[in-house]
Order: sequence, then C-alpha cells, then structure tokens
Amino acid sequence: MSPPLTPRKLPRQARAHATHDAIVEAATHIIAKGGLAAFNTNAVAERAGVSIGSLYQYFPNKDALMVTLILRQQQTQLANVQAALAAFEDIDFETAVRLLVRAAMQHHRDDVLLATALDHEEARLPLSDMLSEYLDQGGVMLAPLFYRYRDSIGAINPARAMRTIPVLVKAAVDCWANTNPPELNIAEDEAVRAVLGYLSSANAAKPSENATVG
Amino acid sequence: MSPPLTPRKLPRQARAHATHDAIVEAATHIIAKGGLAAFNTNAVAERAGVSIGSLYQYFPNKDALMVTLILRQQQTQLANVQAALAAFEDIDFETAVRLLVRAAMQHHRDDVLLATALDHEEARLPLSDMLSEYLDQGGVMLAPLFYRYRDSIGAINPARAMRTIPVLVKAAVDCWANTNPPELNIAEDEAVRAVLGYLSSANAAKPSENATVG
DNA sequence: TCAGATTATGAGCATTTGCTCGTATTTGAT
DNA sequence: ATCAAATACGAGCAAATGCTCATAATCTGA
Repeated sequence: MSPPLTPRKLPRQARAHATHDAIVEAATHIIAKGGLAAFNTNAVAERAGVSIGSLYQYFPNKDALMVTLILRQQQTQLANVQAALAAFEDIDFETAVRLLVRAAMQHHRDDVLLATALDHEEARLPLSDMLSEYLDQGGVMLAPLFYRYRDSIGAINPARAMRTIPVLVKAAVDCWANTNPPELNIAEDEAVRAVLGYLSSANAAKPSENATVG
Repeated sequence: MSPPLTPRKLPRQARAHATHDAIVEAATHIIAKGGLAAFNTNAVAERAGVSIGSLYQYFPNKDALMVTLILRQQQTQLANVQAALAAFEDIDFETAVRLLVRAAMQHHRDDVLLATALDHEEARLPLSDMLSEYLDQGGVMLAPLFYRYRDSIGAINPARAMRTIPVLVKAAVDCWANTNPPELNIAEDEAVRAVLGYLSSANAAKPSENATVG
C-alpha cells in the first residue's frame, strides 16, 4: 500500500558516500531557498551534480529523501543540545538555560524556511515511532539538569516539561527570527524568559480537568 | 516579475459568493487531509464542485488561494481571542489566561496538518506587510489585559510579550495535540503554565546583548 | 588481468499540475 | 422580452514531475 520510506541501499564505496551526501545537501539547499514548492527530485539531482538515476539508487521515492532530511536535522539538534549540556559546570540556572536555548536555536538561526518545511512534512509523514524516540532522547538529556537546579524549579512534572520546553524555545525563536531584520537577540531573550518562567512557576500543575472557567 | 497574490475579482452575486466559499473550504479540507502534497488546483475545484475555470475567476494563481487561506485563518484566530476577551469580568489572572489559551487553541485543536501547512506557506510567501498588521492587531488586544492584571505581571516588555505569548501557546498546543491520543487537557495546562510563567517571571528583560555565557 | 559487484548515467515515459480560452448559462436591470 | 454583464464551464495545452530501465563506467578482490 504505502511505499517504503527507508533508504533503498546504503553507500558502500567512497564515491557512493559522496553522491549520497551531495543529494542530501542539495535537497536541504533547495528547500531552504525555495520551500517545499521548489523541492523536486530532478532539481535535487541537478543541484547535487548527479543524475536522477543516482538519486533513486539511494532513495526509493521522494518521501524517503524527505525522511532522511528530517532525521538528519533531529540528530543535529540533539548533538547541539548535548554539546551545550557538556559545558555545564559551576554556572547559575539562568545561564544554563540560556546555553540550552542557544543550542536549540541553531538550526532556526540557520534557516526558517527549511525549519517550517521539515515541520510540515514531519506532520504529514507517518513517523510517529521515530519522532517519539527522538523526543525521548531529548527529554532524557534534560533530566539531570532538572535535578541539579531543583531548588530554582517549581513543582513541575518532569515528563511534561521535557516535552514542552523544547517546543517553547522553538516557537519563540521562530517568531522573532522571522522579522525583518531577524531579531536573534530578542529571540534568545524571549525563549530564555519563557523557559525560566515555565520552570519557576509556582502555581504549577493545577490541572484544568474538565473545569469550565467561563 | 512576481505574479499577483491578491484576488482576481470579488464575488458580486450570491452564487458567486457560494462558489468562492466552496473553493476556499475545499482547499482547507484538502490540505487538512493530505497536506501540501495533495494541494493542487484541480483537486480543489473538483472537491468544491466547481470547474477549474471558476477557480481561476477568483484567484489569479495557486499562491493567491493560499494567501486567502492564511488571511482567513488569521482572522478566525483574532475573532476567537476577541470573543474570549469579551468575557473578562471579575475573573482572576490565571482564569483569564486560560480563557485566552483556549481561544487561541481552537484551530490547532482542529487540525495540525493544516496549521503546519499554513505556517510553512506563510514563511515562503512574501507576506511581511499583512503579517505584521495581523500581529499588531493581536497585540493591541492584549494591552488592556496587561494593564488590568499589572500587579500579577513582572517587568515585561509589552510589545515583545504581545508577540511572544501567542506563539508560546501555539507551540505548547501543537506539541501535545500531536500525541496518540491527543492530550488536549495537558496541552491547555502546559500552555497556561508557560504564559503565566512568562508573564510572572521577575528577572525579566535581562538582555543577552552580546554577552557570552560559555 | 579479469569477472563480478557496485555505482553512475540520462533519455524518456506516464502522469500530474497550473492554467488559458472559447463557449455556454445565469442574473439583473430595463 | 431583451440585452449586457456576470458567472460557470471544461477540454485541453504546455510544462513540470516522479520515476524506470537499459546501458555504461568504475571499483574491488583475487
């Protein structure tokens, strides 16, 4: 029924790796410049400097290429956050949060069009497994941070926080990086403020249940 | 150079209005179900029950139809927030925020695919004027709220807050409405928490400037 | 050196897609 | 009833797009 989204074959020789990389990079560039509307396999192959046939040696269809881009971006973002966490030693809570925000900001700082494109495709494609796995990884990394700064943090639900915080950061950055000119410093400040506020909030976890407030 | 994005002609008769509306609604439905990949003018015309020629009577091209969808969604969201604000009378700060969150949640509650699609197209198309106008409108509406609850709010920058808060809400909702099954109550709680935290945060507006924290 | 495996090529097919334009139908005013 | 304006129609074109396949080039190991 639904065509496969996994790679058709993996590169075994050096030149194959080069071809594969060129395709992925070309696809990234094309989406970043022209959005999904400009993203087609012929254009990708041309920009990559390879034939269209070569593209289909490694990706069974267009969606599979898209999936590769999404996974690639997720790994990059995870690596950024991990690197930021590695630098934590003798710094205060706010600085720690700011470092995390900067790490997570990186790819939005790079390109808004690309980021929104991958978001949309992520919503369209059936990736629930891979996606939740990625969220888990990112969340687990935050746990020791919560513990170290537990005195500065309100009564949060860690499982929720680990999922909510990354998207708060992303949203704030998206918003302020979209202006003309991009206000990247404001983006960082607003993201930090949102995270600090979220974590410090005292009247937390007062669930809505089915309470009507009107 | 760039083709026009404004409507080609406006409906004058009742049946013309019906046609126009059918096209817009069909486009919305198609994106909501199949994403941008399924969005093409022939499919829209067919689902709308009108001819492809009729579609191009009202929209000079595909992008113009997309613009209409975006503006429409923005107006709907504004109306939702406005309605929520109209209910503010003798309620505490947290409840007020919760009402606003619910209003802003509405269209994300409806459809995540549609929301992300419009986001992406909004980033791709040259809409800076219309977009900032919309943000201004939404922001102005929040100003009286900031004033009324000024005692519960930290030292915020209103101009920034009016822009940041809506996207924080949207992000939290997106995140938690995407789960299986959608956790809409958690979504609301997390959004409320983020907004309350953001607004209450005391150590606000401590700008990063070019300060290096590493 | 040579055979088999791997990789690269690109013409081109089948289909899709954005859109035009000549024609037909409906509406509203007179 | 008449006519012009407004609206609707849809066949179909030109271009774009996803993708296949037969063939050629290159690499690897023996």
